[in-house]
Amino acid sequence: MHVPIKVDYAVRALVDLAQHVDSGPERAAAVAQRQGIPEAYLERLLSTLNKQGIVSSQRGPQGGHVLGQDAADIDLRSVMEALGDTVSTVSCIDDPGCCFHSGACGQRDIWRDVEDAVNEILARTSIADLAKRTPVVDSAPPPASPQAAPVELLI
Amino acid sequence: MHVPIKVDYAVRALVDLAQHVDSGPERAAAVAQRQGIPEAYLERLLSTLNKQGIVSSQRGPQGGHVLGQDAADIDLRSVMEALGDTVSTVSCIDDPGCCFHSGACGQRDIWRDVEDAVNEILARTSIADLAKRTPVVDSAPPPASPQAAPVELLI
DNA sequence: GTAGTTCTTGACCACTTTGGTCAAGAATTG
DNA sequence: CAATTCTTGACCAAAGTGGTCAAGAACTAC
Repeated sequence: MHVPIKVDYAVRALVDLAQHVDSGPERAAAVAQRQGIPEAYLERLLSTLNKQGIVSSQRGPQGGHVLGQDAADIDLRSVMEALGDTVSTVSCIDDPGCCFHSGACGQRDIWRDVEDAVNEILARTSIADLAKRTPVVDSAPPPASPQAAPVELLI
Repeated sequence: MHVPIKVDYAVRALVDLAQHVDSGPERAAAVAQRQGIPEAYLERLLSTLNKQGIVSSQRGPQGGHVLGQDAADIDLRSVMEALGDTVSTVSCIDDPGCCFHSGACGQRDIWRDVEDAVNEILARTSIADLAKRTPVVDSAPPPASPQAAPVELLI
């Protein structure tokens, strides 16, 4: 039960954009360098977020990405959803027939509780909140020697 | 962010064992049939749980599996842990150096909150709780025609 | 001891997901 | 037109997940 690095990348990129709202569109390459995210991969993520309206992208010189909504209106739950990491789809919860214990399965309630708790926390946390308490980074330091294991969030 | 079916299987098996404490060791085959879990796969899971002390297994005729602890003392968190689905390992949380924002990364707190919330819910739910409110099943019904998609819990 | 039963375990396997790259192409600016 | 920047489809390697199989170890009963 882990949060894919993809989500971490997206959130870090959004926080970066939030911290640079004043300086016009930010190029994916710049964000990637500052946040230490593989450039090509970040481009895909930003493109996905663009299609979901979370960022707004523009091509060409002076192009780049800006937040598509106020940073305070972008919560982590919608970021996860935008990335296809469904936060609220539990087949056993939405489809009472999927499990042969049907309506009487004692476990469903637990998984629903867990889901609700996670959703609640993610929904009340906005990119603005994170941007406020995250120090602005100018450029990513060179990767540490032992190449710290890729940030993998396990829950 | 989803709960692997493995965990669902294990919990269902443990609940099954809890509901049959009075009738001696239960064979893996019987549990598998009642709960609709692939037999060979369940055997592995039970073997793992045995090594972790959550179930106690015995070979030979009249052998089988019984709970290794009181059902009330087995909580879902330890079940997940026993299966290697670490509930509490977040590299970014345990290892402050993994993320180059080091001590000041605004996101860590969120993931830790999420983790804590999940752990709290899982830790307060015991197999006994689930056994109490889960109807005893005598044998799994034949798989429904459209073969309901395998129970996949997405969070 | 032997036969039958039941768990144990290592070796595999198919499939999906995840993280990631690359190149061609479309849009935009100057 | 040329340079820039995002977009997208095609690919790819590695890991994880769910699952099977067979050989073997342990145990009971006769």
